[in-house]
Amino acid sequence: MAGPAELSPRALEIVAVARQLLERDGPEGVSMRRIAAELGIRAPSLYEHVADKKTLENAMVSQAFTEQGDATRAAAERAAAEGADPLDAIGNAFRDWALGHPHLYRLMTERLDRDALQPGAELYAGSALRDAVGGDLVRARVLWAFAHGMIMLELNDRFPPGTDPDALWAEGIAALRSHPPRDGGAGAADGGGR
Amino acid sequence: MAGPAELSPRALEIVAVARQLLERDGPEGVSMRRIAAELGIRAPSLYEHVADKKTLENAMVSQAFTEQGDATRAAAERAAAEGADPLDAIGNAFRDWALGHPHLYRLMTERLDRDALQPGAELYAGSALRDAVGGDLVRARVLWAFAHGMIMLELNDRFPPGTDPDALWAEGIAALRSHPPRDGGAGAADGGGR
DNA sequence: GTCTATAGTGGGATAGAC
DNA sequence: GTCTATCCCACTATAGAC
Repeated sequence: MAGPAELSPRALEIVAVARQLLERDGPEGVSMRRIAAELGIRAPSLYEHVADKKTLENAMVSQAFTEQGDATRAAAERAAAEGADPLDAIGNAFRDWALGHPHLYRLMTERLDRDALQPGAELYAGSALRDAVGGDLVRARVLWAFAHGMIMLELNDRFPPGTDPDALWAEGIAALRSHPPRDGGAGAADGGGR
Repeated sequence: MAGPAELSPRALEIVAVARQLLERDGPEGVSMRRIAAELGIRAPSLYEHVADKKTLENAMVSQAFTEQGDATRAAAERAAAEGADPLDAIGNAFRDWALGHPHLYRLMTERLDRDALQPGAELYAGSALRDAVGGDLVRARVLWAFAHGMIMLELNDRFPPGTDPDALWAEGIAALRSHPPRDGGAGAADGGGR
């Protein structure tokens, strides 16, 4: 429970500006003063529309999960329509979204306040992947971990020069999707989400 | 080039205190004032021994890489002596070290200033893994990505309640270590490191 | 709905005395 | 090697006027 409060139209403008600043200048670049400046007003005026800075972050993260879900689900449908492989399409869409929104991806990964999210957003983000593996949550999560690790190493520039991340990605996905002894069906011990 | 300047014994004490604060209170808990307080002195006195705060961070990260290298190499030797599997031992040692030093692991992963590191530290950290896969850099990096992803998801509490990370870890490592068509030998396109 | 003024907190770092 | 005093910065957030 404890979902987020509804946001007014003006508040949504503020969130949009915060996102622009985040993606342009990184997390240090997002301050109430700067957001206000970008809107042509002063920082205190923001508090008429938004309770505090945390509210802004939570709104950005909720949007991010929703967009991830949209991107991956659309990719899966496209693949299905073309007779292509859905899992590859989902993986590529996930990676492309992440690499296209580096700071937002980091934010949603590191500063997650579950109770303040738009309810269901996190679940929705992973739904395409779970469907593609037929509800095998172990396989879904192992793939997720690999994808997340690859993306973080890429975003943080950890691979040595000359590395070909595309090749690593293809190799890892291929290995993890086909590894044998999975008993199918909705996996063993696990509860909810992603 | 551009290695770090040598650190005096007193400077090393300062780094040690910074590490304690980092692990105890997280990155926000590390300020020059607090480090000094912990040492019973005032913040300005620190600058007699250390150029600035960045120097401290770089020293912590260099230590972290070295300790990771030590831990994984020791695990590999132990495994070899016992006839156990070196790759599993290296993986477990890597994961244990990371989960045992959460904030330091995040720091070394996210704020890496290569030129300011102790030369060779990053390379050393990955040496046990590279040896264990016989120099197959593709396999080494795919395993690394999976391990890193798992660890970050664990540290950031991203798995849903009821998830068994140990099982996911075992599954992923097993799949990635044995995936077929690898041509052995020192891998294709890649240059240096890790 | 926006303003000015301001409180309150924290930070990194330097100058100069001892 | 450590001190005091201080500068300068930046931030979140509130009070009260318009």
